[in-house]
Amino acid sequence: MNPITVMNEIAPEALDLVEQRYLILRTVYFMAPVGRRAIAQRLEKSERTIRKEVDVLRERGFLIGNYAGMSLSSDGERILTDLREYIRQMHGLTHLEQELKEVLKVKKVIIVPGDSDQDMVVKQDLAKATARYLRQVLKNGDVLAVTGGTTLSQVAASFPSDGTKRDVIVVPARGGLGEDVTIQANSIAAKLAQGLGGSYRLLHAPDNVDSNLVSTIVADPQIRDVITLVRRANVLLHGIGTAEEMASRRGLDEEHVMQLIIDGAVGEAFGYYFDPKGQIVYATSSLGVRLEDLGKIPLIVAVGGGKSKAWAVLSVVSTGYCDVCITDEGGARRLMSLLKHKEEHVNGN
Amino acid sequence: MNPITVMNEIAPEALDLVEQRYLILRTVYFMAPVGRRAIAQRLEKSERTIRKEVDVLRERGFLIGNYAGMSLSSDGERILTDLREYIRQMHGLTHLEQELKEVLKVKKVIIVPGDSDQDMVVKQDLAKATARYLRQVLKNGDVLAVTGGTTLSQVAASFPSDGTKRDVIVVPARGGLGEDVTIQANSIAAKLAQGLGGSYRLLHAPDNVDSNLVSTIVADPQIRDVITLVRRANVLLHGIGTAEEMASRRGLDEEHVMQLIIDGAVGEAFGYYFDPKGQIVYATSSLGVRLEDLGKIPLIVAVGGGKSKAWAVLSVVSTGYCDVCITDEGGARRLMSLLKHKEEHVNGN
DNA sequence: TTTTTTTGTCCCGCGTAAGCCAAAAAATAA
DNA sequence: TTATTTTTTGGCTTACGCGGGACAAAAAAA
Repeated sequence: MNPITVMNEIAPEALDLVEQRYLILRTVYFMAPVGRRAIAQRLEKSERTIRKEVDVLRERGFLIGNYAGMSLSSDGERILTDLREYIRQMHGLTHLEQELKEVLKVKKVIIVPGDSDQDMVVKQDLAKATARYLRQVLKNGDVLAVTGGTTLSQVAASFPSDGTKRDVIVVPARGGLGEDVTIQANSIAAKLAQGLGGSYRLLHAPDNVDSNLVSTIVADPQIRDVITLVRRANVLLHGIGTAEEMASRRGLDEEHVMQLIIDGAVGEAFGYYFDPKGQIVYATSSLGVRLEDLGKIPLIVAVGGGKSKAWAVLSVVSTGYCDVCITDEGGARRLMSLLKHKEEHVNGN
Repeated sequence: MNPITVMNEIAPEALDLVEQRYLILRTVYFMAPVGRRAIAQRLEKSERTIRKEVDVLRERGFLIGNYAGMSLSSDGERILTDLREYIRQMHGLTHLEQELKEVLKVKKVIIVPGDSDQDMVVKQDLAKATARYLRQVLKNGDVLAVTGGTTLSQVAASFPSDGTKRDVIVVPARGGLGEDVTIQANSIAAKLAQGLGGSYRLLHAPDNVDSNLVSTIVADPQIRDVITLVRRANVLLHGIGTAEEMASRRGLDEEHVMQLIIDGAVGEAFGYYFDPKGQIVYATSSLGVRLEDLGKIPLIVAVGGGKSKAWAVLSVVSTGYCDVCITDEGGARRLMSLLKHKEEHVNGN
């Protein structure tokens, strides 16, 4: 594995330091002769911080300076050339994360290298990154709602139980769907709870409930309790699916699937089908998390990777309900190019 | 250039952090299940420091732990494997520096990668490293004495004048020697002073002075002043030469050179010839720094690189007067193997 | 049951980063 | 040429953060 990738995993703050010094060198290179104040303004750091860094860079002989301002030494120019390459390497994705974060207007974007479509290992990486983020962000007392799906199933599987107990309750955000038990929201909730060292509750009901059956099911006190808990969840973790795939998994016949596509549905999340602008095209009725609940959830995390899911990710994130988006490089780059073209299209009109 | 080498130049402290975490992971790997206290003892760090690092490593999912102690997660094992390689890379020389420092009983050893014998660029690197060290260590009020030689001449040449003024006086440690003006101690002192932003004084006298001429020369008040200053120097920077080369440069005839070699001389520094144990074999009389002055100098820096000079470096350092030794990888590795064999020899007796 | 080891918490003190200000030098204008 | 302005650098003081040590609680081992 790449040394920079390794360092990014084991000590990202070390790379931050390298990057900071790189930025200073680059600024000096372009603005020489320049003083601390000008650098500080340009990099939006305090003058004192810049001073500290400048002092060590000067000590090492990369910067030379007099009262007219400082500039790069030949050593400084050489190391700047070397650094450029490594920063680009380590920043390929970090930078993409930043860009997407801004353009998608979400709180955070996490991108793992690779493409899930091409390499199944990337999907594991995606799951691992999600697990890592989850562990960072979950606090005692949290109620975590999770959906089903292959991606989320891998998140649960890749969750190393670190032995610590957490006061977290994991609940399925939706009911049961399809035949495969390992990708059921219930199974995932249970496994995730185990990995987190928390507890879980199960929702024993089908995902798509006929409206006149609702009252009958809710009559069951155990089910009602779980539903109450689900609607109180303060963290929602859900996968992102393509509309087509999810529709057929839900057992819709070809005709209905066709109609969905014609209506513009490209993405699916927790039972709702969205078009590229984030508008709802179709909704399956459910006992779990509903659209009107989303506004009350402080943290919604969406996971989905692969070039093929770029449209789906775009549609789901465009709803405005997504806080954190976790995807892979393939999906992210495709997504970015979709956005670029969209923008051009808009400008063209 | 290697990313690790670049980082080592631009932010060595970042690599220290990586190494610290690597050491912790390795310790856990071998001692699992293990607690903070045991790790702290093993690594000779405070328990608090270990705890801080352990917390972030656990946060990142590399360590998992319960009350029985902690162990590596699968992620942790993977990253440990990756890290091993990079640590080995970055530590090849750093570790060698440490080893040599201990075995040679000096305050500091600096090794640049490569071999001056094979690649002349390495000699420039050696000079640059020396210049960098010098700039770090010199304080206002210091008097720096320098010898001549090709290596020191390159140090002076590679000294980027960083514009800052320093209250430092540079003096030649010895008189003039040979014909080439650029490698004279006088020239080097002048150029070095320019680079340091300090002042310099010249010693207008030959290196090898006939004893009955001394009084005549010292009668010159200007020369006497400089000599006084030289004897007051608190930093001495000198090159290391092989006995043979230096003897012929001093214009000794073949017979005398042969005699020197027969007497066991392998290294030369500031006019003195040493055998491998650091004993003086021959001394040229000089007006500048004498052996009896060395004890009074708080910082003596010796520079010499290349496999061919390993014996010379060994002899000069063995005098016990050397505080800092700057050499290259070729010289250092050869030196280390010489020391290994020497030890075996002693053990064999 | 006792001992040993683990983890987590609390408080203290040092170190260092940050902000502020003054002096000095260069650029600019008169 | 001289004066003013705009930079620059360097020093001083403060305060926040982080490491250090001790301690209690809890769990595993003996």
